[in-house]
Amino acid sequence: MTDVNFSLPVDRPSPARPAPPDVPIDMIELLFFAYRDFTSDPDAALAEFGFGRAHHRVLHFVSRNPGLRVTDLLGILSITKQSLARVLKQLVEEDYILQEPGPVDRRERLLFATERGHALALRLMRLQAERIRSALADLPQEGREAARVFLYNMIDPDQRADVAHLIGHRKDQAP
Amino acid sequence: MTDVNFSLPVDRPSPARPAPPDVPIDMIELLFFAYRDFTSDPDAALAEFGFGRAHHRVLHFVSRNPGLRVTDLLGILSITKQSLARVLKQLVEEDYILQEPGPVDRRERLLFATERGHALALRLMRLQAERIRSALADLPQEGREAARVFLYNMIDPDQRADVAHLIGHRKDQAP
DNA sequence: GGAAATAAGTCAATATGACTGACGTAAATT
DNA sequence: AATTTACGTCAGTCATATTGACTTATTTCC
Repeated sequence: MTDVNFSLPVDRPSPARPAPPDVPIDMIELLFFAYRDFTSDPDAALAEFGFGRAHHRVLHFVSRNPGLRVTDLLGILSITKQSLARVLKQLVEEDYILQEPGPVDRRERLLFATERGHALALRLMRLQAERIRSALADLPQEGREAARVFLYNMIDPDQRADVAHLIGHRKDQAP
Repeated sequence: MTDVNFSLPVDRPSPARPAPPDVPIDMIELLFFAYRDFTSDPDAALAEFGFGRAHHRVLHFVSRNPGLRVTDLLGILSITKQSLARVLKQLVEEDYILQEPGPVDRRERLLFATERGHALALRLMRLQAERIRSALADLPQEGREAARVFLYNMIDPDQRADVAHLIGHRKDQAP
């Protein structure tokens, strides 16, 4: 057989399908890749402790908001009580978080990070902070603010006030 | 009983613990909330089809990059072959994706979205596009570019070239 | 004071998305 | 001919999440 290769020129991966011009695909994909790598640093550190991403989120928000209630945490994380239960239990058992009955409403169990808890939370925060710092380094001050406004506006409108309150800004529109 | 309440003023959740001034906690938390809500729209739509977030990611990148190889996809998603297998199999069985042997190297199985596949991918993209559009709406053109640069710089430096190539810009630094 | 609502915990069953390690097959490369 | 590569697959496991039902304590409402 002559076996001459008449197949089309190799151009793999082939060009992306034309997308509707009004769809900001670059931003969709950049958000995916940015978040993928944003979570990779703490994930690696957490593995040492036998913890996962879920533990990180719980520990972070409790550390940042001492006295948080379980219900608040469920709202913040958008997960169910059962999903939280195991993770929280582990963090309490291993002395990263402690629970205290609410001084006013004793049905509540307020959550606090222990010293260990704060220390781990801070370590993880620093990893993420470093990545963010270098990502913002190139940008002028207005650019940094634009990035913050963009992220803030990505949040569901009816959740923005809660988030702003949690983060410490009390504005209706991001700063 | 007199039952007068002498407990401290209710100010729950109590103020956040002071953080080191060099840690951009607002950005860390905003990224979490932004991504949480960014994924919530497609998640809801996918539930109708019995698909999850993993299916979305696979379908999206195949739809955008027809002829993608399995290996490429593993690199993009940062997952293992075994994790991909079940999800990809379902998408092939339900006629959203089809596989073809590579015309040059017949060991390869190139991935293509079917019409159904493109249609679903586009539907999901539009959901995310709408959220992004409104998040960028307030910003001046330089602000939008700043947001893009920020996301791009959040990616691991050694991955940026691949991502830029995939997205369609071939610059070393984000545009 | 009694009923209803709320905060939290718990049990059981299940789904999804990910992992490791080992092995097989076909095709390409050396 | 031997090795490497691309892909698929089997088996087992783990982490994170789900739903639904039920219990307990406590507060609030009438």
